[in-house]
Amino acid sequence: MAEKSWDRPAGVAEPTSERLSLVLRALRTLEGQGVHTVSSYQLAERFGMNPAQIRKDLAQFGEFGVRGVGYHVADLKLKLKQLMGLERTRVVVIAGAGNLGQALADSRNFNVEGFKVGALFDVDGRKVGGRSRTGVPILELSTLAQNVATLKAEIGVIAVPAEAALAVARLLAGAGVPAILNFAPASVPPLEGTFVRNVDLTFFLENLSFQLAVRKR
Amino acid sequence: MAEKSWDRPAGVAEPTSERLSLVLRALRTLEGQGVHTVSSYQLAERFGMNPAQIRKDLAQFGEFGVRGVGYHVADLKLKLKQLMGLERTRVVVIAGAGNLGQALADSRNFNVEGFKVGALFDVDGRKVGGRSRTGVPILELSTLAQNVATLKAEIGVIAVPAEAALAVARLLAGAGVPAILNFAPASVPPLEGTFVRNVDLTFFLENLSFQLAVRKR
DNA sequence: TGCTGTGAAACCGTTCACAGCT
DNA sequence: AGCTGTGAACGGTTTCACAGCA
Repeated sequence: MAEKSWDRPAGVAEPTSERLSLVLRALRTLEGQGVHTVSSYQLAERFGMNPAQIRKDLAQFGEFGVRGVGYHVADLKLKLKQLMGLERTRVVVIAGAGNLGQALADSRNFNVEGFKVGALFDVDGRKVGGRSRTGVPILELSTLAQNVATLKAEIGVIAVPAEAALAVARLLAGAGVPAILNFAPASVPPLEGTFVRNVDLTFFLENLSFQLAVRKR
Repeated sequence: MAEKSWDRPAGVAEPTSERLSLVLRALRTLEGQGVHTVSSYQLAERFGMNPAQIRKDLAQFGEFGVRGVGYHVADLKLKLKQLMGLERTRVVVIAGAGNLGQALADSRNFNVEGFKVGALFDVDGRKVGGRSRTGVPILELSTLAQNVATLKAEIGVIAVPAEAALAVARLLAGAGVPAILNFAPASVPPLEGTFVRNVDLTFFLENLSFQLAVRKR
């Protein structure tokens, strides 16, 4: 998994947020298939989860279902999108235009309903002024604060080497970016007024190795 | 967090594995600084965690500490590496030589003690035969099984589009790869004899959006 | 009847507190 | 005295089981 941030800010429980993302994705598929109604049992089966869990997750935020029937797909989808703040598009900026930064900027994972990658930032003069393959502009890191303001960026992604991660995180926080996704193998603590999520790729590999090692006894 | 696999195979608790990775990383630093001994209190402080938690994590696997003293750095580091299966190098293969696949292959996150990226696989004839920037060969996807065998690959990474993810996972499982890390935005269930870990990048963005939306009320 | 919403029970991971070793 | 290892308490999440509504 991903590494939790040091001091979990109160809000939505992580597992809940994870499941609701999954549910939303399923609802999009179902809507595309012309399905109008779905039960917690059907959703749960899809993910190998418990139906009650899905109902509890949803019930925290209101009564979205109809007893005896289930959930109305279009209705629930809309409610979930509002709930998760996906009813409008948030601008993402990526610090670090190396392989990973550019791959993320161009990735279908990041160019998805609700998000738009506004810019990449780097200190390398040879990259600055250029664009990623899909056309995201690469700007000078020192102009981050002003560009965050003009782009109204709300999410900052850190894709720089570990040594630079903390400084870049401070830069993002200072620029007023409220949410940070850190891919550098260095734990970034939650800075003043920010929600930080550390995603350590090395950790995933180590975890797999651990599972292999432990399962082998 | 990262998405859990559907049916969590018994083994090590996720949070434990996460913390032990962190501890191992700290031990490497400490050893480099010539520190010989460290207590659970010192480790815990470093990560903002509870000392008892670290002791419990370690105690599950043996008695590694010395009462009244703490843990011997070099000793614990060695034990942890053995425990986590990092005492030898595991070969990683990456399916999908797109931006993300190549970025991962060349990333410092993936070229770390205990792991070696053996090959990338793709169906695109223009890529096959080439190499990534750091020299990882790009091979034809149809030759995956034989190459997994010759490379003795133990970890498979999926970096292909969502539609192809499940088929590629089956290919990896069929080739005898026991651990799979899936970066495609599609949940891959644990196939026969494999441990699957889904890491959904879209989910991280949605989670951040969710946190922003919920915190705003 | 069928499925939601929810109190109660079970479960699991975390934290506390202390006995025991050095 | 200092710190580990661990039983017991705690807290939060998951699962169960059922009342209530369509």
